[in-house]
Amino acid sequence: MHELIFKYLSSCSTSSLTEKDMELMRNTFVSKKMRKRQYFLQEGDVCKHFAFIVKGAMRQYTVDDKGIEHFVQLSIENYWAGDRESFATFTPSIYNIDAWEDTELLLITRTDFLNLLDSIPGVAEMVRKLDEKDFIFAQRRLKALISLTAEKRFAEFESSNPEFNRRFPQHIIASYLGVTNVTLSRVRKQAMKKYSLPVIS
Amino acid sequence: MHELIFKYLSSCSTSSLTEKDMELMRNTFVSKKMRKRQYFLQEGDVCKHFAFIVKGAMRQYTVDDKGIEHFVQLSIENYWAGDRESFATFTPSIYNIDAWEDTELLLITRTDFLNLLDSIPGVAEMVRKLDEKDFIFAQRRLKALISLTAEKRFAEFESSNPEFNRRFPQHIIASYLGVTNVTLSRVRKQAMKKYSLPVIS
DNA sequence: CGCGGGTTTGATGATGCTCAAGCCCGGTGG
DNA sequence: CCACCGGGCTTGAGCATCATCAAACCCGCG
Repeated sequence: MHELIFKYLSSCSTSSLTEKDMELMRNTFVSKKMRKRQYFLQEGDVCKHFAFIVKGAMRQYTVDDKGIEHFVQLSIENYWAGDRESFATFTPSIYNIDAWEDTELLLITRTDFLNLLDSIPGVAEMVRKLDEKDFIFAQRRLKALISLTAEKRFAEFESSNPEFNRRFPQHIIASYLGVTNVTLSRVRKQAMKKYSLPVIS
Repeated sequence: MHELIFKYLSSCSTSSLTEKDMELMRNTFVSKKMRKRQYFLQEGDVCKHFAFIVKGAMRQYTVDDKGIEHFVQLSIENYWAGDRESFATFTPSIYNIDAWEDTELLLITRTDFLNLLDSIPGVAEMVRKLDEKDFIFAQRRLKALISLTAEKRFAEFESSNPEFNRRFPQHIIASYLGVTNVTLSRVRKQAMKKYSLPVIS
């Protein structure tokens, strides 16, 4: 169960984990299974745990006054799920997070997370790199949202996130890209016509 | 010159700086003055330095095929400027960064930055917290872009970033919010009418 | 005074949204 | 086996929002 997170850690840090480190991590990360559609976090609750995804897929979203869901974050195995804002500040979350597939998680609390940062150098390094990557990713997405049309945003998404594109249905991708499912449908049709390359299903 | 960054550091870290730390920082952060409109980074160049803003204001943007500027990041004193993607990966930047006011910076190179992270605990802590804050901020902005209308985005921006709103002209704010200056002008007019509260200038 | 940068306003058009209907397909139960 | 159902995708018609283009205005500054 914990093997994948060890592998993940060693893949993104230079210093390797000692047996003691692994023991510590086995004791702090609690495993949890979630069924498809099961809530991990609901709007108004404080995000007490952050989750490493061992297997499956999760979605993070808000619901607006019209009841429409807007997906701010999608994640699959070897990524993380949780609301960082609520997790860091202990304030009620404005997001919902649920499983989109049957999912296996490894949970950690805020205090355990902070302890781990101090006690395992590899973890600190991983977190720093992860934060860097996440910020760069968010910045790219922001740039796309303020400067590109729906069509170009989708093209970019498709080419740089093929896995997400495969794992999540179109209406979720659409929302993630800031358009409706109807618009994305038309956009894809246009794109297909233009390059006469049917999208691989 | 370096005093402000010491103050900044101590404001966001628990461990305090030793005299030796400060000496080290004085030697690694190089100060630089920039005139309004002077480039700090141009598209295609690698971002060799990250900059702490002691005084002034900077803007980071892309220029699309039609020659329109899209502002992805605005920053003022006590914030940072630089393209993290290029800085971290040594790849050519897709952004331009320039000074919007006469500005004083403290520059640091990537290797010096990584060294500092290892040698001063307060710096590591600051970076971690900064990354957390930046990510949360980016996430909020993403959420606003995919789920709110131009009017609501502006209202949110105005209330949570009054300083930016004061320091940057409207057409820059507009671009930052993902709309044209023309649209923002109309949106503000509507908002004024609605609340019969003239925006403080 | 005239210039440049920024903002406002109007007219027009494109892009993307809403609503509604129909289709496709996999799963369930008679 | 087939009928039905639900979720997801597509398509069309009409509409709202926002972009574009162009003109005018405002104001600080040389």
